[in-house]
Amino acid sequence: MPAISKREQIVATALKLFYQDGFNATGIDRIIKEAGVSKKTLYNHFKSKDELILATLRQRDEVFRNTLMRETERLGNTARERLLSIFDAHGNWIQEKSFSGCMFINAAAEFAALDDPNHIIAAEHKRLVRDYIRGLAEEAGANDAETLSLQLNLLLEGCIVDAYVSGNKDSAQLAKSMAAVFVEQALA
Amino acid sequence: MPAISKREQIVATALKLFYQDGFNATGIDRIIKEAGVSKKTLYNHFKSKDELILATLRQRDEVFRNTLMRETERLGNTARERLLSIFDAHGNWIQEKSFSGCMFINAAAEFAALDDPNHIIAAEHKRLVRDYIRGLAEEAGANDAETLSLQLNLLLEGCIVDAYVSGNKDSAQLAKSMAAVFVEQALA
DNA sequence: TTAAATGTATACCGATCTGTTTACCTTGTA
DNA sequence: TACAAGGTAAACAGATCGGTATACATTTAA
Repeated sequence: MPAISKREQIVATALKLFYQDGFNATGIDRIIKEAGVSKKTLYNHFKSKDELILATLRQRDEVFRNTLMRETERLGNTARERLLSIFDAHGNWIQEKSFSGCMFINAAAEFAALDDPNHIIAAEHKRLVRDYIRGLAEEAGANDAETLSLQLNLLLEGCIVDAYVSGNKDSAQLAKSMAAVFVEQALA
Repeated sequence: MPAISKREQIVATALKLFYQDGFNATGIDRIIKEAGVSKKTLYNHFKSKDELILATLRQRDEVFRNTLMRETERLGNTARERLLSIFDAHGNWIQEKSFSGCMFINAAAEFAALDDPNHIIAAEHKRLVRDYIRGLAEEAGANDAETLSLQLNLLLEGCIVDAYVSGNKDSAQLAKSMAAVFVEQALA
């Protein structure tokens, strides 16, 4: 058994290409070429391109949220601090050379129908991120954790889009300073 | 001379289809069929699909910003009120049945490279919207119009994405309540 | 050792893509 | 009336799309 399975190779390559070039713009032939894998192997693991897209989105969700939580907890020591360090984690992400916006916002843009499976996965990802924020808000003792999580979530979305579309790499800083107002308000 | 030129027919149809289904997912054949126009006519007016996309984005920018400014000014009587009524205008837009997110965010997602002409147009559109906000902020006498415009702009982006990806149709209300904090702070 | 599973490489399929060409028709105007 | 501009309809070109089939090689485990 190899250290990295063929399936993982395929998903990793597809993830990179879908993220940087888009889903429709990335063909199967390109994926197998860069993954160093035959077409038959790909279709042995995934019965269609759409299933491969779903698999990459599921993996992205898992890895992204794990990284986000780890970084947020590394950069803040208390729940209250973490409600703000989540913006620092985003700031670091935005600064990365490979940053190409939020893969789930991008997926929602390409798979516009609300009932498209890929759009649904995107919405679920957003919900899970907000659940994490709400958990932090509750832990910090916010008087309205639900509202605070909605507010901070909206600021996160805004800073990601601003960074991606307009290339504003300081948007996370701005969002953090705005978030501080609502955190203080909720924890007064 | 017909009331609506062929060129306008094509752009209007392309706009609708690109917006609701995406750019790569919408083929030329579909556009000419729905526009009721021959392929030769389309390529007589636009030398490539990419030029058609650029033309539709330019038109969308113009129409969107005109509508936004008109609505914002209808819903607010003073510059200060308009810094908030711009969120009401967005709220009404989000409620529309045809709402499919921000066409420029969608374009940036499909044309990921920062130097892609379509991505550049998207960034310019965002800059022009923020210029409008900054103008209102200056008119209202904000002590730091630049910062206030960045803040309100970030809230707008956030509420659009939240409405589109997660289907949260109340996000403009939330964003408006958050914006009020910063407007008050800047106009104290 | 041998057989099954899993891989590669590549040809191929039908559909669809952007874009061109050809032939014909309609319409406004000189 | 005649001509030029701009339109339609449809065949066509060449590339690429997602996906399948074939033939052969390699690995794995009974």
